[in-house]
Amino acid sequence: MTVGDNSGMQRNTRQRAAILETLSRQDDFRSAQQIHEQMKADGETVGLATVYRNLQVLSRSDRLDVLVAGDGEALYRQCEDTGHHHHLVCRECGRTVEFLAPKLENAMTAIAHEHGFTDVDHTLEVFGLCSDHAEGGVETR
Amino acid sequence: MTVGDNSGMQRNTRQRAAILETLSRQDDFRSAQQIHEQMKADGETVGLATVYRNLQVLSRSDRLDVLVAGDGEALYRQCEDTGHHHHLVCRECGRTVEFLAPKLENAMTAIAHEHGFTDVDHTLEVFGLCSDHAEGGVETR
DNA sequence: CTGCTCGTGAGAATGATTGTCATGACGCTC
DNA sequence: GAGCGTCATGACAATCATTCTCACGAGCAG
Ligand SMILES: [Mn+2]
Ligand SMILES: [Mn+2]
Ligand SMILES: [Zn+2]
Ligand SMILES: [Zn+2]
Repeated sequence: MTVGDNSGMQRNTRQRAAILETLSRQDDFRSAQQIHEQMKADGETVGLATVYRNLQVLSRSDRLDVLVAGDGEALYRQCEDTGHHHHLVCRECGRTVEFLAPKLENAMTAIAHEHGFTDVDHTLEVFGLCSDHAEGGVETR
Repeated sequence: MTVGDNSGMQRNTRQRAAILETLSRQDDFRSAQQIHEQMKADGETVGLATVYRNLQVLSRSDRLDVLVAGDGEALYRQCEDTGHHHHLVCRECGRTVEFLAPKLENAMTAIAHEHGFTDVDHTLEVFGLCSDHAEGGVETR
């Protein structure tokens, strides 16, 4: 407990590497099961529980982003920006754009402080239709 | 099918009234099961499935607010403001403050448009510690 | 190399939510 | 107020994502 305490360290396993590799080839949010399916299709042999565990560990260490879908399912994505940021997600195809919004951050914090809240945190996701899936089509109104 | 078409109408049932009454006495977000427990404790006899169904119906018609917790559980609350608004929730006690933020709304929409997204929507919740649960050294109770 | 641990995998278990379906309650009509 | 078509309800089963269990094998420090 005193010397060589490697608590917090993670071992390098073939499975984790494979999961990260798979994620690096995806550009939208995917569920643990979808990722597992993908890996199986690619010939990787990794247990489903292992996928779940690694996704959790990786998201906890901010190497992955998590998005809780409307039905409560957790979706994961490897983001380019490693810092705090938000997402603009297409409801139709899942296409995702990362964005920073310092003004929003400050405004939210300010509102919280006005109400006496401290240690502020937040969840913010924006959904819409990307240019490829713009609605209406013929409805030239 | 032609006359007296009451599609979209809801019947007035003792169960729904009881659920709304129970919600009106709560001021923080509660899960379907918690609400069901509360009702049972109050001597109400309502099936769990009925509680789930009514909470869904009521939230779909904007008579209730839903908040998907980090673990995916759906939490419900009867809000004072019936229009679009957001929440400031205490992580410790669940105390909730509703707030409007037109500037944030516009900023988010603008960002989405800049990236070619339309039909924009969003989820935004702010968490923190309320004044009664402020963290820190001064734990002078 | 050797051993101590931690990560893994297969399957069982959990737990919130939803589906099933017979029965009862609502709100109209007359 | 009685009759009726429908929808809501409730008990319970079923679903399904996620977590747990635990024997086993693979990292890695010494
Ligand atoms: Mn933010
Ligand atoms: Mn908003
Ligand atoms: Zn799209
Ligand atoms: Zn509080």
